[in-house]
Amino acid sequence: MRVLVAEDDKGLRDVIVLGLQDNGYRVDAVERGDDAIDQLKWYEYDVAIIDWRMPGREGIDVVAWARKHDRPTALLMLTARDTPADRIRGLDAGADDYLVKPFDFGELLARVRALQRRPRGVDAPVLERGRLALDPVKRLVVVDGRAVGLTATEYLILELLVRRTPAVVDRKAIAEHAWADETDPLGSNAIDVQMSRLRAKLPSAGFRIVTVRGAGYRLEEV
Amino acid sequence: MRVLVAEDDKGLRDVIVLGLQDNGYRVDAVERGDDAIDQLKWYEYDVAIIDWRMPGREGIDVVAWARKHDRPTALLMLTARDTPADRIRGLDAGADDYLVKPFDFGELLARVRALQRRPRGVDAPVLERGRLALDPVKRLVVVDGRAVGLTATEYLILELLVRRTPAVVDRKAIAEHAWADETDPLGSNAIDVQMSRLRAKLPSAGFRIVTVRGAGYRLEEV
DNA sequence: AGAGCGTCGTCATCGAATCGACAGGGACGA
DNA sequence: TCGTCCCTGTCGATTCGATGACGACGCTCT
Repeated sequence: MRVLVAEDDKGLRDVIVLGLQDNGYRVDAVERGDDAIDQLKWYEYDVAIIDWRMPGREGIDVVAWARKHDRPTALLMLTARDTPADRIRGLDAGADDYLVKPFDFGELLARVRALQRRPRGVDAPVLERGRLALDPVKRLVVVDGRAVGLTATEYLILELLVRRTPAVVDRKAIAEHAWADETDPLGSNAIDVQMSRLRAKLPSAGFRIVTVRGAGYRLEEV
Repeated sequence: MRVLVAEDDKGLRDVIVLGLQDNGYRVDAVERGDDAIDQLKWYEYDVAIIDWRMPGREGIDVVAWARKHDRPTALLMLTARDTPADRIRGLDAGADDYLVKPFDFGELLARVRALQRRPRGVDAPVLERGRLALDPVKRLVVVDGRAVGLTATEYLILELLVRRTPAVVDRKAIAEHAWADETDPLGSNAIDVQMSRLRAKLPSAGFRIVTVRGAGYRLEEV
């Protein structure tokens, strides 16, 4: 199973490469976007892990190139920043999934496995935590088989929390993720209110939204 | 039951072949359009699954060839892009049904079953949801045995919703599917109006068109 | 060609869902 | 114990979607 890693931060790149190799993957790594395109041009990878910001070519250019040329590789983007606009651009360009930094390596492994298991683009990755299942493509949240009606904002926040579990997500990250106008809700209690509403709608979903005072929020399995 | 798979993307081809074999089909696979024609020339398949874009010959050429030579094989096209023009070209060439990538494998299975169930040329409705039957080839909608008169635009939108059930279909997808000029109706409320008309024409068809505020629309069985 | 019909986009209006502001109270840490 | 941070109920503004009316356009039939 061949994986291409395109990431310019040497530390992170090494972690990913070594971790994947430990798990039996055959891994190539590049640190520039144009090098990534070259590799994709000449070799068939099953999965490519592509950083958003890179010298040479942006990650999104790499994704767009791969899609345009109909490469058979599943594309997983790594994004450091995370605004709705960015996310939409990434998925529109043809990424199959994305991970927001910082991420848990186990999570990366799980998504790589999910990507290699399915034909490109065919089945959306479903996020699961506890008794909750969250389908980003169907935009559907299900607890114990029953759909839960979330508003757009609630959904975005929950998705972020689930994707980052078990890390603490700070208010700034939440604001950037769920609001296009990145900083507006920081001065207000809009985030608090949304959290309250989320907790009310997901009373016993197999996890809790835990407040980490002064730092942010975190999802915790019960 | 013999099936021919013509698909150049190795990953997708393998998934389809293995999946069909798991379900008891005898499967042959090729990766080029001209090879597909050769196979169809010498063997009788019940169903052929044919990718639109392939090296050698385009999928549409394969379909046209099979029709011209009166092969007894039901033809299912796989199309990546999805504009009204493409779709019409495919069906005009003689495909019996089509699937838009990305698709769910269960959906593929269902359509293969539907195709093998009917003798070629005798058109049976292929899409069914609740008490609604929808025939993509004849562009006909039937509820409880009674035909419902839908306009072209209404039909296209309903078809998309049915095919994607139970996923949420966003306005952009609807616009691209039902309007050749992909972005025009996004700034207007044309989509809302069409939805309203659809709902009015299909009052108790065994499903509801559910609005997912801020995300799109979704078909829900009653 | 012209009448008649059907289709579809636009507009205006209405209703409802959503979301942030606010405020009072509670929890936590120093 | 005090100050700060957080929780949550209520309320109103705003946005978003639904729907009826209208008119432009294209087709068909005569």
